[in-house]
Amino acid sequence: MSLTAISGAVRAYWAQGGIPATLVHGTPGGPEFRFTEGPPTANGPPHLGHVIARTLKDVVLRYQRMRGSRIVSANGGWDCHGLPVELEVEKRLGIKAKKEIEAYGIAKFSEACRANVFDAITAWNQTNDRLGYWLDYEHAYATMQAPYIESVWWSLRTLFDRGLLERGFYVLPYCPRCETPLSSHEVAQGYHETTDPSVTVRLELPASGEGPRQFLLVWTTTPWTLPANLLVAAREDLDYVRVAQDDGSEYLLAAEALPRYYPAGGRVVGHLAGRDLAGRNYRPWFPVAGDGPGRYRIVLDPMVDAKEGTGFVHIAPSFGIDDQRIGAREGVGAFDPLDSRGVFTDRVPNFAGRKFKDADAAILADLAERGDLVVRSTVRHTYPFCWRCDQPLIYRALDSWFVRVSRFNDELVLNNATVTWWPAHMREGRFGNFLTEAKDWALSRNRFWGTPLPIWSCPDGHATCVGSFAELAELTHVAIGPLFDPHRVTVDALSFPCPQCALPTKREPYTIDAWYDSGAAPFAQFHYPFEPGPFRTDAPLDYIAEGLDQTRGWFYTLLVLATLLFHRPAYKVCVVNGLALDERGQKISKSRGNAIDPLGLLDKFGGDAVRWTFLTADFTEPIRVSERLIAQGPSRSLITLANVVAFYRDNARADGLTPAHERPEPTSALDRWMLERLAATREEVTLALDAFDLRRGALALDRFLEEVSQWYLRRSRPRFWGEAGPEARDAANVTLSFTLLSVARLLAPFAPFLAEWMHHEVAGTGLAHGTTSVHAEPWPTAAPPPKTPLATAMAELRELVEAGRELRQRAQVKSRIPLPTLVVGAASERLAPLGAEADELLADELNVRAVLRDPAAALTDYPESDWVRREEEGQLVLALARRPTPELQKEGWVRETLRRLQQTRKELGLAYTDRIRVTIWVTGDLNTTLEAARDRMAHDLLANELEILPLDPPADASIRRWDVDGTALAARVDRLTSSAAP
RNA sequence: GGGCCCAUAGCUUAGUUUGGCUGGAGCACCCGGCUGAUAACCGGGAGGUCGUCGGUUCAAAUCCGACUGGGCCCA
Repeated sequence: MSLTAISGAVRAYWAQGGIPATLVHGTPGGPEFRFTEGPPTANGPPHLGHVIARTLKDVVLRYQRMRGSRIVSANGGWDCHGLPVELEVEKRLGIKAKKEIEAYGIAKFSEACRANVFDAITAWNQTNDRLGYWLDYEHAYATMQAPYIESVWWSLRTLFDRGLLERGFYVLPYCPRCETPLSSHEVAQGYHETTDPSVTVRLELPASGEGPRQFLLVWTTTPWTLPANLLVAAREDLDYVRVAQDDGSEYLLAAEALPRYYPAGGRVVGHLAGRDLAGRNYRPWFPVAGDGPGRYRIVLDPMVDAKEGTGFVHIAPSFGIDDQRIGAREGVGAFDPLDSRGVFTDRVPNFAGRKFKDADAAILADLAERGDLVVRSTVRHTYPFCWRCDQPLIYRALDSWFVRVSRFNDELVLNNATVTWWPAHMREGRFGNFLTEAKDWALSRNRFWGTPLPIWSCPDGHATCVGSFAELAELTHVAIGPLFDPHRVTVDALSFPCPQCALPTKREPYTIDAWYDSGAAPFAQFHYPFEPGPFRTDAPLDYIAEGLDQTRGWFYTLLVLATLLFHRPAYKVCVVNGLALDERGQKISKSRGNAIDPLGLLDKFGGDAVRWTFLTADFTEPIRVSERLIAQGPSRSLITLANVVAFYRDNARADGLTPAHERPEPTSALDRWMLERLAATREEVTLALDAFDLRRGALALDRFLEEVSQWYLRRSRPRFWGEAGPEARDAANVTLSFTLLSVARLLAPFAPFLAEWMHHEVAGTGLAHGTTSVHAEPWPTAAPPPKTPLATAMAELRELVEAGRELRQRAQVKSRIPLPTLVVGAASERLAPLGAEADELLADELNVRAVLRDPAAALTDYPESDWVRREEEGQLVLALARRPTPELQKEGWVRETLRRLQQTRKELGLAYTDRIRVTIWVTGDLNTTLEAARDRMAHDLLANELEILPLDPPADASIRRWDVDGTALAARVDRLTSSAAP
């Protein structure tokens, strides 16, 4: 049975019985377990990172369902708005600029966006299905639905009423092609290496009196911002020097920068501090901004340093966060010479019509001509580009609407302190750092497809924030029915008299950052507060899980909205997975061509194998993924388990034995040991899952499966064949069946397909319609058995077996040749809890006729001439008789011969029911020995005819030849009957 | 430039919090075993400068520092 086949059969069983639908929400009336699906944008297929996060979510949800919880909510969710969707649609329509969208028509464009959102939904459904990620997808929320948007409006209105939603003029990353500001999250995706100019230009300080001409040196990598210059910043306590030039003038720069500009030292003619320069005016390069109060002068700011540049910083308040801050502080206003597409307007006559970056060369040429260009070079650095259209971004002061997050830094940090992060360092590390410096949230987007900002303003600047559809209807006197679509196409046309001054209002022409939509999911998916529902303002989510990339995304927006709206944390536990990398540890990206299709992996290996691979890996770190790693990876233990179940089915179920659903009370040490280990594993997995330590749970099961297969089942096989009598067979049956039924439940959250299959296979029902799913079973909670020392004793015994095999190897006696005696020395007492069974296990495993306990054994009692020994600290641990007796040697020969012939059967491709004719050519002692064992050999080999000839074999290619302890052995095997299926 | 994280066998990794006996395991490899799990199963072997250097200590994979390499985030 392959895992792939199992998961296929189980999916069919689930689908046929409608099982996910009946179980997905958990137990009605059970304790609430609060969860929210982080909504993906379904305009592309899911990638591997999604699959990892979905695995982590599903394990916890399945566990909670088995614990009797009610999942609030287990609904799927989709993120429908925002630039990713718009750009996808632009591409599809062959549109390249905002103006073209307007020409195309916002209505038609919006429809196209709406249609595009679920284009990839088939791929998502398939992936969820193959992965076994159960959610209620029928009732998935979608951020573009009218009730959802109304909830978002309610929250915006709440913030607005508290003065937390305000208009502002702030510097934002702006894409000139998309003609909109971007969120910091979007910017983070677009940094890459680029070459930019790196120039130093001079600025003349008008002469005061008779002194030489003086120039400040200023460094920049954005020459196109120089026409927007209004100030130069220096630092109060920084040491500046005056350097004499050959033409008699002086250049001013920071002392620290001197070696970079004057490797030979320069002629320093004086020192001065930044504070000495404060307030001095300079002559701007391009006086295009016009005069304004306080412009073109030197100001002081602590952010200035001379690690790069000259210690004088060119300030263009329209183009930079510090620039804007300093400009506002100094009251010089701002000057933005670009239009919305980033093109210089005719306010800058020399460069009008050029796109911002394209003007660099012309500006530098102009400066060079006047002698103001001191150093011209280039620099390679990382610079932000638009993550969708790959145009360089501008940090640009813009009018926009802000959520005043920065007032809540302390509360954000406080709320975050209550979160259990996985990995734990997220709290103080990446996420915590980010929170302490959380900035105001630029919410507005100059785009089309998003939640419209529900703010209408009048010419006098009075802003009215609308918090519900009913309120909008009341204000506008327009009837709003159930089919109302609250998108731009509809609401842009609505207007009403300003409640304060009665002037006509117009909606602020913005949509909001789509990250706000998803951050609102915990309440907006329930249409809170407009409809009764399970959302509670005082209850954070119990659990969420997403990828590390959500640090600045969903993890952040959830926390911000929960803090600002409800003054509480957003979630109690947050599990974060690392990036998926390719086999060589390279980042996966389309441009590298190393993308891995998750659906392909799931179809090839089955959902369990993929899940198990992620769950047993350290998923908090970047995870390498490839077909090879999954094929060879830890999921092998699941395959082994499937084989154990198949063995049980074929050897116990098929023979009419019935499984034990209650914990049996077997007497044999091996059985009791198995049940003890099962109970311990159940405890460990339960504790791990209660602590959201998914990996520890998976690894505990992994270890346990090894013991079931490699020790318990191996040791129990003869009992299943009835070789130890019916009672022993029954004991093995109840122990193994109870263990496997328990394992099915313990494994259900981790590997839902295999668990389902084995649950039915062991119970004997098969995946028949109408049977109970393992996922409807309660989590095993029986009290642990009394602490007994069986586990340690058995571990000790297994070590002795390994030691014994090593002794055999040293004695050069193969396992199949019986040896007369094994002496157990110092270890005897540690085996005591296992009773006499210990000796049986040792004798059988090591193929010895007798086990002798001799705890007080001295080394001299077992001389090395006759014994191969293992000793520890001068004490005898094990002694194994070196040589077989002649009788045992002969028995070994028979087994040796049998093995060769069985190997031959296998090599000939015979079924194990095929009858054969065997001819053996052998002479001497071996002949006599085999002759004596003829009947047994014929029986074991299923040989109808067995001929042993005391001759040399004829020359015949079909005859096989071996050497058995120095004697030549040859044989031919012929099939007598075909292996007809019974 | 700043922050967070990671580094143990060819690969996946346990052990690191609380320093202590020869650093465990699985896959792959080599040798061997196996007719009722065979696209399996069992045993053994080989394979490790615990990234590098330095420090603390009687003792460091483990604690501290620096560096190198990798990942992510910020500027």
